[in-house]
Amino acid sequence: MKMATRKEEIMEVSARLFKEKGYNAVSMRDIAKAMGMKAASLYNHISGKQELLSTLILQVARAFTQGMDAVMADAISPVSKIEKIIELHIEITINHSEGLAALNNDWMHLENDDLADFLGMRERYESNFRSIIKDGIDCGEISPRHPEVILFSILSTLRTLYVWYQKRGKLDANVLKKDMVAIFLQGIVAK
Amino acid sequence: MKMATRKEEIMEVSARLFKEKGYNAVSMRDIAKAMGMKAASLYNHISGKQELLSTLILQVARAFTQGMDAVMADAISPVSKIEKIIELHIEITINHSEGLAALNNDWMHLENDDLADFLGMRERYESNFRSIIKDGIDCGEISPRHPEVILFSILSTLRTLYVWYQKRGKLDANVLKKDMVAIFLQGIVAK
DNA sequence: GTCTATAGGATGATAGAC
DNA sequence: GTCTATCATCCTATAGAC
Repeated sequence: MKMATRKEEIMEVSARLFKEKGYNAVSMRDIAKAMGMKAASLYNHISGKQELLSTLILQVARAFTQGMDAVMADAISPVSKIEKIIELHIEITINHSEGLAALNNDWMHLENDDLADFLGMRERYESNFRSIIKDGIDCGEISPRHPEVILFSILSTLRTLYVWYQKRGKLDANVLKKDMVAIFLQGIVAK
Repeated sequence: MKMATRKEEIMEVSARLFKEKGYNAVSMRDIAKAMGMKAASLYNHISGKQELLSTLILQVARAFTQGMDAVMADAISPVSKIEKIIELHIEITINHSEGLAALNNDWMHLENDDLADFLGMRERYESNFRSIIKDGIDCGEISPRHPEVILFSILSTLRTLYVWYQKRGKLDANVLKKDMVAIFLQGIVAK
């Protein structure tokens, strides 16, 4: 039985609206209306619209950072690490679907320290991923192609998983993971 | 020597601003300032902000539709068609980079017929792509994995190419195409 | 904790002078 | 074709009653 605080309710409602229309197209009145209250009342629970955005985004960004740290600490092969990263993205997509939209589309509307924190975490995440791919190429486990193209291909798919996951939805997470790992590792051409 | 009309200049400037901050975060005053003029003067060249968005998006959407029609009309194998589609996306990314951002991020702010036109074209595009993948699986050319996962993996990478292309930039289009085709067709694992 | 009222400023768009 | 001036509306946020 989930006992959501009023603040958590507001966060969930805003996350859903931000995902549908984007941060700037959603007004405090829109959020209040969806909550069945007046805009002014929102300010009893939150400091302002910015807090909604930064809480949402930084929460997800921290989940990615922690997940990646765990992968990096694991003493497994580069390809196994990539499998773990795919798992991580699927798990976050399932658990933080709404916040992911804000992270992907509205991060540039973060302000000051929040923006800097986000950019730092993203930078570190990509840099870790890149080094895994390079290690894989160096040890002969991964084909010697442009590492940046490999990084981009996998990451852009994983990042937009949330758009598609609930549209097509209801696909078992294990099936999804299995097929996605297969596509990136073995490719789509029948052998 | 390009002889851009004033209207085309406005379109280019807005496209750039929309890409950086999103449609709703860019005001007519922002566009005017970037053009070195006053907001009111913009209305001598365009009917309003919506026209900027719909012109940008529908232009790119039509380029995709025509490209896909050409691929479908071609009597080649499913895998060759996928290669052609990758080429198409790279070409459009290079030539319509700014409009692509609007198409990806701000299509939901289109209104009435423009929104319906866009959704119709997107629907048809995905449906054509899906049938190519299914044909490939049926004739044994493509591995028998969930077609939706294959479609999504390739399409989400191609769709966000524009973000990454100019950030990392300056990668030769032919090298990019070769590596991307290789990754999707053969996968990244060394054989 | 929610409301009404409102401040203070930004927004898209128009009217009319030059 | 560009300007200044302005309208009507929307926005985030606050003050204070209940």
